[in-house]
Amino acid sequence: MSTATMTIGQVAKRCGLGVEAIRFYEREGLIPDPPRRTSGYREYSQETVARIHFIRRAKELGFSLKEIRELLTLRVDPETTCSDIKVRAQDKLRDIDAKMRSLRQIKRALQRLTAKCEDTIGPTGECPILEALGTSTPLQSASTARR
Amino acid sequence: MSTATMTIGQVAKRCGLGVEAIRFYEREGLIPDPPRRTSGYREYSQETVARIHFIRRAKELGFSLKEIRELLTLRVDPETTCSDIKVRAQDKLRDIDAKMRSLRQIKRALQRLTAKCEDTIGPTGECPILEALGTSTPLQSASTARR
DNA sequence: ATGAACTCTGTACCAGAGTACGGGGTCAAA
DNA sequence: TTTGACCCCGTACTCTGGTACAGAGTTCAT
Repeated sequence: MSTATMTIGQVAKRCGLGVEAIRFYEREGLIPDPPRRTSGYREYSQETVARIHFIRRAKELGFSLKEIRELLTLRVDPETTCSDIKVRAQDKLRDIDAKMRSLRQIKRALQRLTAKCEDTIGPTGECPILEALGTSTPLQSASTARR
Repeated sequence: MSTATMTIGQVAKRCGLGVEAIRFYEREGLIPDPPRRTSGYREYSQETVARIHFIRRAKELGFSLKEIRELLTLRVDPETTCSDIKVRAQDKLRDIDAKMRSLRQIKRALQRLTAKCEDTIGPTGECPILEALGTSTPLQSASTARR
């Protein structure tokens, strides 16, 4: 692939977003103001495309734009020391582990559901999704806690 | 623990939600209208509490209420056959696997970041989060695809 | 050299998912 | 038996994350 720049529409298609969403992220400071052609058209570098891709993925995982901004600026501020960063990154890691656990739980429930479907015909009985999700782990980390 | 019922406030605290959110889920049909005391107070069974818990978790994972409703009603409609359910559940499983992959990627990036912090002092250089997230996997499943 | 397809700015609007009242009953512990 | 915390309902408001124009300029494939 080329290392060339892309127009906003190309980036949008590539990243599975609308053009306006990308401009929106720019306004919100999630991506840098890109350089412009003389016509005013935005030109996106591969790096920025990667950043946008990242944003979409993280969004799908339930991170808010605010959280995503935090993830993306973990290194940017030259004020913050390395150990600051480390603490924050470890916070995020805990969040992510909690999400993984939840996903694994839901996944197991769904698998049990499909397994049940193997050997019964017609509507299923009790819901194995709920069965698999009693009260269980509190799940409240440093960067999730509020109120 | 008791198998007794709980008031809405207790449920809210237990599940880490606001009282209004729970009433909102009721209006939206994500949870059944609970039985009431003569005073009108709602009484929640353990089963419903589990359901509410599930909703909160799934939300944290980036599922919309609409998707959560789909997850929760995978078995409910006596019209749908078992193989229907199976297909839908497998769709969801694919979504979940995609999410897990993305999470793992972000996690690896964060780990690399903290590792980098071990051996450098002061602000870090290039962002390992972005490094770890080039263009990579498309991630677009049956129940995610739109437009 | 022209027209379809794209991009620009700006403003307005939208849906999803709650939050926040206000005005009133209810519960339970002191 | 009262008082502080809790619950009821309804309506209105908020915040997030975009979408949808409108009117105008650009690109480039034919």
